[in-house]
Amino acid sequence: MARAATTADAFNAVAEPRRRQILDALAGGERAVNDLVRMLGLAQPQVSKHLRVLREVGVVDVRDEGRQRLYRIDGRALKPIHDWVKNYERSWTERFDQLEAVLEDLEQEEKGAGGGDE
Amino acid sequence: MARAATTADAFNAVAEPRRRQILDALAGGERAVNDLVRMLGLAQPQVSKHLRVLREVGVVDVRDEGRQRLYRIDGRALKPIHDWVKNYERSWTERFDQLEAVLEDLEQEEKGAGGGDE
DNA sequence: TTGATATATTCCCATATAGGAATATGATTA
DNA sequence: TAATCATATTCCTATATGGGAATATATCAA
Repeated sequence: MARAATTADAFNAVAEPRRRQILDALAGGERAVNDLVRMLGLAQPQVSKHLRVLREVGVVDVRDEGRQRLYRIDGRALKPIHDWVKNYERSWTERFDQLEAVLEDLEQEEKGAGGGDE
Repeated sequence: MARAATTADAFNAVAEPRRRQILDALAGGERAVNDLVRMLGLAQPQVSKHLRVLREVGVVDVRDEGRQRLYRIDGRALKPIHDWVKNYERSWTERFDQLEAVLEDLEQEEKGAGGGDE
């Protein structure tokens, strides 16, 4: 089996940096495809393809406006990511970092000193 | 160019469901590889391979303990994910959902009524 | 209808998997 | 040293890209 499809879920979809860039660009509000092309300096087909992936996992919505297609974020599909990663939030708080540092120091000592004397 | 390496960053590393399972299993504390094998019902080589990816992006740390290798979470590498997704948090709050619903209704109306009469 | 603008899709290809099986490496004990 | 337990690595393969180029589709203007 190969890697899961990028359209499998939001986790896979936003693992691609360009797609996160697109979402960041859309954070300011609705945008047409060509706006995104200009903002990100990517080729138009690439942008359309990324937008399609984002649409398939429900992270963006589209709306037709004349010959343009306006995309906007529908962040509800991002909630599972937030919910998952939130569980680890305490692991990078300052106090936890200090704990980590202590554990790492202990580990180093363990390695460096085979028993203590000589 | 193909997809980015899973070891490129934490986003790619945790896009794989099994790796999130492993992290979830490690949330309870340090575990040996075989513990994870038993807990998750995966093959040992697969677990070792996933652990390697997680290690390469810095999400887990290892410690040698006799013939076992004890893995534990170092969530600091997950912070970028949290930071990124947190910017979209407001987009799934209840009030925002209501706004989305309104916008979607407007869009539907737009489609349904080509002009009004006839 | 013809031309122009805005997007989407298709084709092709190099690349990076993720899992299964077999095997290698390391540490512990008899 | 041999046997064993715990992990890691290698080899193989099917699969899913993501980008570039070319092209198709849709809408608006003349």
